[in-house]
Amino acid sequence: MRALAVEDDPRIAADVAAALAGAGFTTQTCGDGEEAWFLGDTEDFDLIVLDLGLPGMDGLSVLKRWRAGGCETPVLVLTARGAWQERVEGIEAGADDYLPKPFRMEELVARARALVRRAAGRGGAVQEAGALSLDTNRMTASVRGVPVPLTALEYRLLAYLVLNRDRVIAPTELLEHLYGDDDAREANALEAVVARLRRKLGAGIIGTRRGFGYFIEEAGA
Amino acid sequence: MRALAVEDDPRIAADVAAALAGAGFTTQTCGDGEEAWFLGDTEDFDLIVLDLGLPGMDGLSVLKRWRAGGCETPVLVLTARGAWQERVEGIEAGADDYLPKPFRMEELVARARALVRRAAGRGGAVQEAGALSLDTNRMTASVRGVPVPLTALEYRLLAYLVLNRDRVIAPTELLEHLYGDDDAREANALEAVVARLRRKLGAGIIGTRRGFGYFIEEAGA
DNA sequence: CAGCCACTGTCAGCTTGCTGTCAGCCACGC
DNA sequence: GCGTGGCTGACAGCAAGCTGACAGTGGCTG
Repeated sequence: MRALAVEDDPRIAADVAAALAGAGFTTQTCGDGEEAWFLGDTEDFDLIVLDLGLPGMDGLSVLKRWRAGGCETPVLVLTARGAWQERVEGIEAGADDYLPKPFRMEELVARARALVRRAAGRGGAVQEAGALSLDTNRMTASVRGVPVPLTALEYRLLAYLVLNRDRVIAPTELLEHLYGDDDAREANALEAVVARLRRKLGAGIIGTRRGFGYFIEEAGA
Repeated sequence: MRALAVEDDPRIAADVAAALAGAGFTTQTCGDGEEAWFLGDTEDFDLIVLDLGLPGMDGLSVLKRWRAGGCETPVLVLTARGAWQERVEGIEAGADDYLPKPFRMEELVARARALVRRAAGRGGAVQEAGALSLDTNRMTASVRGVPVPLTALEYRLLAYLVLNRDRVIAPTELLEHLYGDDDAREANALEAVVARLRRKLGAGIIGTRRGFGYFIEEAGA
């Protein structure tokens, strides 16, 4: 597994490289936008971790050029704390996930793993998980063939759970994914969304592990 | 710590073995590709130092076969000076680090240590320890293949023991890990958690050394 | 611009089951 | 045999999570 870490702060770059190495990646670091573009375009990485604030060339531009050039490597974008707009722009430019700084290394590794796994196995637009199927193009869900209308927020939550269906997602991670950590919602907001989702989807789809978080139930259909 | 040095020049092989011995490794040497493949596949080393220029079977082929066979031992590749291509090929074949010849022995030892340290910390998603296996994604444990439901606290305790399976953990350290040292629980709280864990996991998983602390039993199943 | 409607955060009260405490027991080590 | 450190079963307190109601907000329509 080869990873590229694009990050201008050498200390953070080293930390990221070390963490990824621990997860089995051979990591190359790069602190300059132009060089990053070149590397991502010519070499074959399994994952790219991209900081948006860069000298040489802006991270967003680099990302857009990669995508324009047909590069499909999963990209995990690091955004500054509270830069909500950066996150949206990042997704629109083709990022696969984002992580607000500061972050814990375990978090980075977990997301990196998820991205690689996702890229490897399931490229398909429609994701199946037990009785649930999710059409990521139409942004719709259906249970046992019956379509279920979802709101934007509900869909984003469900999609995140499905894409990371092989692990338990902590409420904090979900909150951070749905809203920025800058924008502090009460934890209860999440519970409310989950409750509404459960009511729509029926039982046996979203499970809870007390003290850990939420997950998609696959086994007991 | 066991190391395997694959090197056809007997003088260099002896030097490498001596240097590694100084770093605490028990080193076995081997000058032939076929034999190296067999050894790496059947024995359990903590580190392999591999010279690419070999009689019998090419070093790269040996490495690829190891990786294809599921061997995850960290491999440090020795490449000829300036052979840039060899380095790339080596990494792609699954090498964890490379060292261009000629090198200073201190350099070799430093890299060897780093590799081993990295490998030790590398968290595959599932950790095995004797009859116990721990899925760090799903936050679940299973004993001899039978899944065991754990609460958050039980899981955290067990995970800490498994990650530090090579030593005995003092109760104070565990208390500090589970709760903050600011938050003072009675020592008995820990014993209660251990008791509950033992009941769920069965005997022979968590051991006690009176006066020292707890540890994961690996040998006696 | 006003009115409507769907969406979503907040709140209060409730349920559930985790977890610390306690008292008594066991067993190891001297 | 005795003392101490560790183990265990019972139990109550408490916090995590669930739910139904409600209100604020923003977008859409007439």
